[in-house]
Amino acid sequence: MKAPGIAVGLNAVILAVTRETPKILSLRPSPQELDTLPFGPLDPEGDRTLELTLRGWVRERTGLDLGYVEQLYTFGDRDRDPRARAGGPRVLSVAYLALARQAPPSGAETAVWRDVYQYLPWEDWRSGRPEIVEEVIGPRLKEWTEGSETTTLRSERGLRVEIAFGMAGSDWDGYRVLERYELLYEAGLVEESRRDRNHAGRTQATLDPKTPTLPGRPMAMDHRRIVATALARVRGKIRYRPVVFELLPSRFTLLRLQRLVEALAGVRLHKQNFRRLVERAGLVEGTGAYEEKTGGRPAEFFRFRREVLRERRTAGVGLPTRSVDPS
Amino acid sequence: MKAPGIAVGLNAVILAVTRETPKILSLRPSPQELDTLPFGPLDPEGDRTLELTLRGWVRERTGLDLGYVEQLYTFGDRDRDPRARAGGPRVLSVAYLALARQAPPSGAETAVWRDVYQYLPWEDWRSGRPEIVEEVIGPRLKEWTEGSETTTLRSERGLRVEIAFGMAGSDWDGYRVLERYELLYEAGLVEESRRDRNHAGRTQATLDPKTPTLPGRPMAMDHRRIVATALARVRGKIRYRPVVFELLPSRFTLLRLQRLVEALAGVRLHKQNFRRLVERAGLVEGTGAYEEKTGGRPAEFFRFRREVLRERRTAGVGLPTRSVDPS
DNA sequence: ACAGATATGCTCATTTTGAGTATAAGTGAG
DNA sequence: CTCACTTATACTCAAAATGAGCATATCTGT
Repeated sequence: MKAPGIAVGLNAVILAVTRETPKILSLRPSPQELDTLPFGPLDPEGDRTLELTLRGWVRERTGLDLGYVEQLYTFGDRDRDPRARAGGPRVLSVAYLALARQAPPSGAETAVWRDVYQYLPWEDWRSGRPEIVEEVIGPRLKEWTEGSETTTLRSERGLRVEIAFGMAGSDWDGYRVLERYELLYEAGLVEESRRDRNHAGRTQATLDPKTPTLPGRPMAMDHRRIVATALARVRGKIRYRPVVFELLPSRFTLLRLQRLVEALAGVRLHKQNFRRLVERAGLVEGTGAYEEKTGGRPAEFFRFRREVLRERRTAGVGLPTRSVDPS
Repeated sequence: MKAPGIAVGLNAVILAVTRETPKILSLRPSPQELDTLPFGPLDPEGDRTLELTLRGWVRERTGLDLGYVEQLYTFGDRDRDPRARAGGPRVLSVAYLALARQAPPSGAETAVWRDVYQYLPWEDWRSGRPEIVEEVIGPRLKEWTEGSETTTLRSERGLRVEIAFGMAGSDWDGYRVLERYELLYEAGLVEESRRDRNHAGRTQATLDPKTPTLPGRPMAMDHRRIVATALARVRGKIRYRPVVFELLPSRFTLLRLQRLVEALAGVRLHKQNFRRLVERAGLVEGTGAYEEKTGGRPAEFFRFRREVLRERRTAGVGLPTRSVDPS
């Protein structure tokens, strides 16, 4: 029997934000199939570096010229792909995060820009704690915790739930996106985990197949996990590196900048303090120009101050501890 | 001609800290050869997950039971390995960071624990700005910058040097470990870059082969780059997650904790403020026990307060902006 | 008992946050 | 043209966090 070998694929989470909505580029080969992330194989002989390869086929297939690109994570579990042929090669995916300045018409007709929060609805706290957390996730995770076989397991699960979702007194931490997804997956609350369990003869006794899964659009393979990883990374990164500006045009109003940060962080911010923060940190500088037609006082256009990189060691929008101001 | 295929290897940067020195486990097959990181192949059929595989062979070969493990980065450039056979498979390395509580006698006789700063001497600022930065790196990078072919390139290089090494007024940022290494590599100041350039017919006109490279022990392939990545990750992570405690025994004095953080961050801290920070953050709690024989007043033993995870969203030792107190 | 070494406690000025209030400068309806 | 409404921007103020020291406690060794 011949060794099936290894294949390496590259996945991209391409993120763009239009006004208030963070979007990623998804492929949907046909209405019957699940969304997937853009994916391309690595040619071991031809392609010189992983990143260049990724940029190349994204340009080819979607017409997008990626700006900022960073490696996210490499997913290599043997049973990642429930549909993989038994004798086929093992597939490793190296996932990348890319930031795009706008979301153009999406090249291929199977490619669509989709709101990230369609996939992870429980991550958007901009209008306060989402109902789904209170009403569905909370109780279901409680069931799951209490259905533990041992007391050790039970208290371990309890702690994880509490930390990840800020259940008891503990507060909600925006960066724990992946922890939350993995918890929901383990508890069998997302479609992917049902699907994976029905494969390879694995069954799960504690799981009641009749309880519906959570709202939130599923994806093929482990792609939703990859999206969660990407969101976690972005949320973490904006605090200490000025990556947000990769998602904005060169001139923007402070409100637009704020809405962008809010869209990514999934949280509302206090306007006056945000302005103060961003100005005092030297992240932006005013151009003399003003935006017309705001429906109120005109807003000044600002630009990113590149010099800030030289001056401050940590140049991000340092999100406040508490979220605020539902204005 | 048959396709050479892809092989995947796993690399581990295993970090332990003995009192004041951060150490990693290196392999040195023979005195003539360069140090390498512990490395093991992935069996595409047998191994279920990458992380378990890594833990497995580390246990096998070094007897170490790894505690905390996290994926670092995947290195996949085609020409990573200058010694690779022309027709051989393309090798991807998935690098992991592991934290070990102590540094036991190092199992195999080819395995040695080595001070991280032997590899990256310019990263240790605990006794102030290292001479090597002032006297060697500074001038050499200046030469390199000024030797640029175009003005654009020149100012680009200038900016990068300034930011990475805190050259002009800008201050030194502990987390930019990788940026610094890559800069030195590009400028031809580390042995690895000389070696790589002499391969595959690549030559580099601007490089004077007579200028000696910097002090700092070289490694095989791109392993030193991996070490730099690991150090950068640890330095970043200790700020917001309580990973330091993975490197300590269950009971420790505050000074020991401080020395550990200093060893990793490469910077001295103000003792009283460090204590205040760590106590007020609820990271530790006193056991009633005291350390004897300190040569002064006995120090209380503390333990990590696990509950902190539940309470605070960001539970790290939040390094101060300025370093201080050469006590 | 005293010098020397650590550990630990406390103070104080400064800076950074969180949360508001106040004012400026547009728009559209009547 | 004035008024209600909107959005932008400026300031204020208390609370918390941070950077730097000084002071005191408790050991060891002479």
